[in-house]
Amino acid sequence: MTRKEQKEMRQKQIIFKALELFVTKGFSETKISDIAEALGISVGLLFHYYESKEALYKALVTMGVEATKRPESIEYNDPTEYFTRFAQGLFKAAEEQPWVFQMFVLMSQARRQGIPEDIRQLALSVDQVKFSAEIIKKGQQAGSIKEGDPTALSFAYWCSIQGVMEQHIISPEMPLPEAEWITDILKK
Amino acid sequence: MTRKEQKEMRQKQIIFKALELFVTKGFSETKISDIAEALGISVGLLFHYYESKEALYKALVTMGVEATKRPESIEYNDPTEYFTRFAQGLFKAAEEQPWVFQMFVLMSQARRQGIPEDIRQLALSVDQVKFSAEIIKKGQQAGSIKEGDPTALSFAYWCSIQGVMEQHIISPEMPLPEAEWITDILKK
DNA sequence: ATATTCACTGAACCTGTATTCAATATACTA
DNA sequence: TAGTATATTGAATACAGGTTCAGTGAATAT
Repeated sequence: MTRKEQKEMRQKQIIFKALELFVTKGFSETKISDIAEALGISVGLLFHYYESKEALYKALVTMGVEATKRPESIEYNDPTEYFTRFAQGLFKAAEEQPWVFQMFVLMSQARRQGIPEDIRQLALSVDQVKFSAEIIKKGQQAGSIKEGDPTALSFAYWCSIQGVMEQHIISPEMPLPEAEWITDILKK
Repeated sequence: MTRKEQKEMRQKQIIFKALELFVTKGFSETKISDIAEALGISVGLLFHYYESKEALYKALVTMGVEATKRPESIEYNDPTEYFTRFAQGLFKAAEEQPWVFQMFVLMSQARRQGIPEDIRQLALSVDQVKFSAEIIKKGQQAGSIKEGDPTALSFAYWCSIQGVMEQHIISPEMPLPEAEWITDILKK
């Protein structure tokens, strides 16, 4: 294995383990030494790759922003289908590639008070509520989505998604909901 | 003002301010001095009332457990009505008595990894999902609630409630959903 | 083959923040 | 009114955990 590959691998190892721990235990509750220990490396090495704990966090949030920039253009006929498809994809990922939804939870965490302002702003730059509100408007015109403030509806939907993912991290043994149930928040 | 009253008042002052800060900024991110400062009292005084930061947290969780023990027996004809009423009450409290839903969020936080085990167990002892699942079963028999694993349905409902409250703390300017929308997760 | 770079370690260092404590002011009690 | 208990303060202390760094050995380059 070339040195470059080695390096990339380590960086990934570190960042994904950090994601896992930040999300399950919280940022402050996760010690740098926890991450190092979980990976079987020294604390010093971690600082060789990331200059600080905060930098590591920022790298994660940046990764999260990037990941949501290229939306995997979901195919749909009716707007309600879009929301169901999206939730389905997410819930499936929850089992196969935990990082997808861990990232979701991280992004939400990063939007709170007490987070360094630059990182917070970064996380805040991703605004799914606004984006979905547009799709909801279409659904209302088409008659498949209930009446009401599109932003409020969108917010309700996203809160539910967020809630499901956070609780799933706390209690992974709980059965995940059907994607359709969440969509029913919006359906007429 | 008698000394006893004085004491009780201070304790309440402290604990409610702590609740507010723990919930908005997070436990570790909240300094004892933040709480003291917000109240205009000295750090030392805070320790006069609560022996440690952890004890303060535990007192809050205990308060949360107590509060949920006496469920304000909600009146309802159909089970779906129960869930709507509940959410309505909660969302209304969000504006009038912030502590009600701050407590909700705190209890959820307290169930995570990284929290001292005894406190965590305390928080875990409140299990709304199980309780609601029973009501959901009745609704399914009555035909007003959709088919599916009652526990999964109950979980979905609670995740949404939880999600709404957490996001409302992050973005208080967002319009709160209608209680009925959330109930639609369950409705047939 | 030698020099250079770089992954890696563990212990020392430093800072922030919880906690302690001696001192003071104020309220109760007799 | 004297004496005791309690509320309150701010500065000193302790320590956890993030960060630095000098040193080692293996990979890479020349």
